[in-house]
Amino acid sequence: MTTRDSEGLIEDRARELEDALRAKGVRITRQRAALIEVLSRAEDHPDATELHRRAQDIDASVSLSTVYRTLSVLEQQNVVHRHAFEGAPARFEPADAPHHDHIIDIETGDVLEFHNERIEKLQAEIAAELGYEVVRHRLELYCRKRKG
Amino acid sequence: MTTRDSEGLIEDRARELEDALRAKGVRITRQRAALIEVLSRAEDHPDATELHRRAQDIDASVSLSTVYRTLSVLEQQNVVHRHAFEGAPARFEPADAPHHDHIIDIETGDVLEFHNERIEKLQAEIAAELGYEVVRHRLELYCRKRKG
DNA sequence: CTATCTGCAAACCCTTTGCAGACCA
DNA sequence: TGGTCTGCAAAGGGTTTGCAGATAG
Repeated sequence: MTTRDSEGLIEDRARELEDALRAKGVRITRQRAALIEVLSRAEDHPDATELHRRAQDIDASVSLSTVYRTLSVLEQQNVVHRHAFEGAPARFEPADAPHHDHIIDIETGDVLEFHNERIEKLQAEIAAELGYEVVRHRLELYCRKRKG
Repeated sequence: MTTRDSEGLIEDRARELEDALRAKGVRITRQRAALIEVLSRAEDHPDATELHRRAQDIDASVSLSTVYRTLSVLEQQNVVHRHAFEGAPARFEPADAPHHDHIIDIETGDVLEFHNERIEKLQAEIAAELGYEVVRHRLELYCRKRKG
């Protein structure tokens, strides 16, 4: 796949997202389009300030408040997920990736993703035993790279 | 066991803690003693404001800043654990309980504890596969009570 | 057209900090 | 007594909000 193709795919995804949102009655403003574009491109877990910075490269008028407000809207629409890792501003990622948990490198701040079905099941079982159902969970492994 | 006995045990625990801290060079002031007393009695997961309220019942001079400062000291000394649950001020608990994770009732804010050895092991395995070792982790199940 | 969205600046909330005085060891 | 600890008030940092003007549909 060429770069040109993947650019095209990202833009397609952004357009689809916009249409889906419009269909739900969410207005797509220049600022929101810029943020959606940025989120569609994001392969990491940027915080609001970083998203703001990136969005401004597309449309310099985007303000930080609008980034926050739009992120709230997108979160409600289940388009992005918000992660509040320890002692750091919240970080965001597109919600279209399959469910996963996070490993945070405590030395670099890098974030890796993983998924383990057995852990998911065990969580549900544990909650059920106590008379609860899991609505959402948070599993974060704060790790250090192994020497070797 | 009578109430009088358990009161006695709690006070003993508080005294032991104070002595251990003094041995490590930590000064035990009136305010710190009050907070240690409160923590020794706590069977829940209070936040700083609530700890402040309770400490003031023992010694009205305790300020919120001192509560925060002392909590930091106690956390460094591994005497309390700090938990930053989603969208809420940090909550604290004595560190003498065995390791456990938390279930948070999203309707009431209640916090339950659980421990599952299999999950612990799986976490370590997952991290190891990616070349990491787990320094600490955070597993929180945000739950709703089951109907029935 | 008009309800919704925006930028700006100010407010918010929890937490931390600088300072001058208090107090533990 | 000396170094630490305290209360107070003010600042910090991320996030939210009130407002008057701009704009999507």
